[in-house]
Amino acid sequence: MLATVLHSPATSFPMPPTMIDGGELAALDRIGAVVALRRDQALFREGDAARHCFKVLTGALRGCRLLADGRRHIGEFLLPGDFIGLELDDAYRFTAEAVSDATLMRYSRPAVDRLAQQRPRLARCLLDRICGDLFAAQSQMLLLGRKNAVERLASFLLAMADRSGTGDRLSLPMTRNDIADHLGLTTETVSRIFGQLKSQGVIRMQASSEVLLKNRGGLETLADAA
Amino acid sequence: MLATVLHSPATSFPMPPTMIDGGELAALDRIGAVVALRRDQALFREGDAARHCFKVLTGALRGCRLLADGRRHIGEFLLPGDFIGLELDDAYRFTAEAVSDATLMRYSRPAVDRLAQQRPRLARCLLDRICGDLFAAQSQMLLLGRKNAVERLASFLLAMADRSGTGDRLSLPMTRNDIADHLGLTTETVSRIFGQLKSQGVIRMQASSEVLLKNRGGLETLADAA
DNA sequence: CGCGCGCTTGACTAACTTCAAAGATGGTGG
DNA sequence: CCACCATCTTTGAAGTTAGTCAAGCGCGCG
Repeated sequence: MLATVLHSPATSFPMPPTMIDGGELAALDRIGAVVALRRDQALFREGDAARHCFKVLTGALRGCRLLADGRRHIGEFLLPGDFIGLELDDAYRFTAEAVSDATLMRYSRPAVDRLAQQRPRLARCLLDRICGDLFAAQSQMLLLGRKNAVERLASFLLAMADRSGTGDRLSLPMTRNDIADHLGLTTETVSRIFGQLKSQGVIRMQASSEVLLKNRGGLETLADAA
Repeated sequence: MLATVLHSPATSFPMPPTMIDGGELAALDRIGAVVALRRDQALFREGDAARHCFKVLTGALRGCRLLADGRRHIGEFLLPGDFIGLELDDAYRFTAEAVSDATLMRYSRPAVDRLAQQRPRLARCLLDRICGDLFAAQSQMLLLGRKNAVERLASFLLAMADRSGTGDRLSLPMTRNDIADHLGLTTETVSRIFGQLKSQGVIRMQASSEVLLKNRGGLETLADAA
């Protein structure tokens, strides 16, 4: 899919996605259908034939992979505006499940291919999304390979705050266990580090899913600013 | 850039095992120049302006990122046939250094863009490489987030064997420390697990860089077959 | 031959996990 | 509207894996 995706404008440096998203991605919506999921429902499972890709409209999903004995890793959380499955092979390579009730736009892959062929700027836009996913994965590898528990949670909170675009106020629709499976920790450790950050005064929480960043600079230091 | 630019050859070097591109990539070589690196020399550093992308011809490189206090993570080892920097932003997002003496083909990005526009099948081929990198990164996240030391090393050895395409015989040009930084472990732990695998009889070693897989099925079980 | 670097091995430590249980939270039905 | 129950979160204590520190080994190269 996206066979023409490398057809880029003469200036090859990609622009920030937000600058060109609006018009180009709107064209996609005309070939999409809306899908609704309830909490914990699977959108697709690893290994399923990959006939569609998706864009999150509301809610949140998790992309997970399992080991044979049931250990789970969540590669990414998918929030409104995120695409799922652009990089498709012929099969989905992870399982996507709803973290909360969610709605998505569903696109057939051949239709996206055709549209991308007609619109090089759209193709470029989608390629940028894939490259963004790759960059995020590289950063997550650094986190998982070399950061301690405090650094992991601090990095996670900062990344979530940046993505939700609601300043220093941020809601976490996923459970502590989901967060643990994303950060390579356990529920208990995640909970303890939340407590630690609270008592240090860098965050405050109304509920277990509502976080306020009281000291972003402090968090950035804890995250190691890498 | 520290690398030496050599003459541009008419044809390609010893090709990698994966010739599945059906000659599309050969077209690239006509717009490339050969670059040679010596062991530990940097091809580029994180943050450098990204004017080129590369293909490894001989030798091996590591793609690394650092934390502020010097902790290092190697996101990937780059072997003959691998591309580096296709997913370019305007700056390199990791540092690439030679693990051993190496030669690469260097391509200017605008030239690659132009060629990809003329050749959709080449564009597709390059996109597939990027998607392959993304899949590898997702697998590595699972490894770093949820596998123990034995599973990590077993997975690594199997992946390296698959990539080098030399059956069960495999050479590791990188140091134990490089392997540790790739697997989120320490030199000592990597060394201990090598010893363990040797005494279990699943591998044999002539030298510390020459590994023979004596029992691939056993290794796959140890790696968790995920 | 000897030096330097990388690899190995051992003893001890620290960070995180595991196991266990108590404390919130929120959704449901009476 | 409240009570109940399942689920999620928090907290505590003990256990385990891998890390740290330290020393010795071995190979390759000048």
